[in-house]
Amino acid sequence: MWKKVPLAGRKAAAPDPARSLALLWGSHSKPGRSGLTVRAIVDAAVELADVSGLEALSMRTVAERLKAGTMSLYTHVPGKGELTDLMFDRVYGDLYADVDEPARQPGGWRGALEFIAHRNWDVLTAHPWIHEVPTMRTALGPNITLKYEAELRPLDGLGLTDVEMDSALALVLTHVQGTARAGAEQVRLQRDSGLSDEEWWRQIAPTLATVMAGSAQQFPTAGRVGTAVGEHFQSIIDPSHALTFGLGRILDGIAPLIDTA
Amino acid sequence: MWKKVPLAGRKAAAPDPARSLALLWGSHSKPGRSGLTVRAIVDAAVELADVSGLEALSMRTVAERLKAGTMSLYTHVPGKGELTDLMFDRVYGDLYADVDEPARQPGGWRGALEFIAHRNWDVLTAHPWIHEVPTMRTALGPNITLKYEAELRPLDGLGLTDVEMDSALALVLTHVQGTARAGAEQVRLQRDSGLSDEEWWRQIAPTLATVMAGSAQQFPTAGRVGTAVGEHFQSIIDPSHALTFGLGRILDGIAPLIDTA
DNA sequence: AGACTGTACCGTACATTGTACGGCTCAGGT
DNA sequence: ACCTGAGCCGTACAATGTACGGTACAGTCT
Repeated sequence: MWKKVPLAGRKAAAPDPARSLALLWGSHSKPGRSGLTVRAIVDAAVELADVSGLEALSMRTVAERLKAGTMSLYTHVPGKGELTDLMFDRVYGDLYADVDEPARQPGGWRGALEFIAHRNWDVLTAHPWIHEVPTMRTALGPNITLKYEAELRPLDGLGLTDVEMDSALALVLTHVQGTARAGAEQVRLQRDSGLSDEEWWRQIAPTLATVMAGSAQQFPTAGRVGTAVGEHFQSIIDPSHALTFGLGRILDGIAPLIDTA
Repeated sequence: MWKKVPLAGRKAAAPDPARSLALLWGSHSKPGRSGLTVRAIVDAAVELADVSGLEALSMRTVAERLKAGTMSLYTHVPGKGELTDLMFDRVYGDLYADVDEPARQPGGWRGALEFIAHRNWDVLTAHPWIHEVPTMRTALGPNITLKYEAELRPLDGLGLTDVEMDSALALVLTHVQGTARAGAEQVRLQRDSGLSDEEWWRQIAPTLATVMAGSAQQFPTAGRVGTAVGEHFQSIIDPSHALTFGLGRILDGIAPLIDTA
């Protein structure tokens, strides 16, 4: 029972989860009479989003790239929301060569989780728009399901409970996603402003000094640490350092659950 | 040197970081001739965003709530982007009673980090729209700076390097933010669809069975673990469990850096 | 062969967004 | 009394997702 409000315009389409699921698991390659397929639409959308982000992705630009009318897309895809769901499942299709690739990695569970983390990191940095799609709705697409299976296998049979397996994996993935997101934001800001991190800093330094005048001694620790970080990484954050540092700590924290079990 | 393209319409405003900084650190309470203040605008926007999210927040609705003309807001605030920056800094103003509250917590650095994590969690769940604002631009607002100071202090003097202090804190905060985000998404989906997690599951179960028919035995581990998780939490994810589980592992992983230093 | 039917395709229309632009209206200084 | 600058805001515009209704073609049935 959806809202009956006449809302036209820029609104998330009616969800209809059943239709979404069928679409997600469908074949995607049956062409209509002008050659249009779900597959082609999704691919075009991914390409566009890779260069301009989800915000800038519009049904009109997708249609244009396919030399089709805008409204033709709606024959194959219910709306933009479902399209992004499809894009999401799509890009995770190439994550692993096969479902046992993570489990095959050297270094046992630890090596496997490191492999998983880095592969996820790669996808996330190749397709930064992923951060903007609401992930839970697609949790049941075919590729996502396969991904879940592939990532759980190396944790199986180590003495962890099923719930612990899921929690440990989620912890690693959340970490990767969070740091990748910060990195993507940094890149986007640099691109949008046209300023490198250093240039940006140099540009605002005088203003900052003026504005913080007098209150600077309120922040002794922040000042010292911030300066140290900035000098060490030439930036306020270094995503790839954050990834490895955090991953190391997390795996160290997971180890006792396994070794003592 | 910004793009000269005539772009009107829905575009992020010209950034001008200096102006943003001055605004962030300004007084916010000097009224214009109709009583409008930056403070009032930001407060109204926060209230609206709390109930409907950032997406649904529009300059028109903010103005309406203040009984002002839409364009009047632009006298006080350069654009929507800067407004969200102000909102962001604003809600972090009430995080801690004072700059030493985290350091005062019992349980040493561990207790302090747990306190920090939970306070951040509280803010994030009270204002879920925070997840949608690009955070790095505001990293230098007064309240954010104070927050950084307050959160670093309990880590000072433990033998960590400055960079390690920052990395450890960032790890904890990234974790909190990631899990809070997942929780917020869950809540939003439930509200938008009007379906509880259980109802939603019951609704799609038959479709899922149909669609996965035959390929189900491809996912033995995922099936088993997913079912276990679902039965344990009555949901596909349990954000507050994810928070405490992850925080525990992370702090366990950080401990050796401190104890052996 | 010819008629019918369903589906792919798409042109137009509309509500909604952020904000550029230019005019109006006052408070305060001269 | 007049000027000036700043606060205020009405209108206009480009861009968005998509509802709606029409057109044209591929198959199927007589």
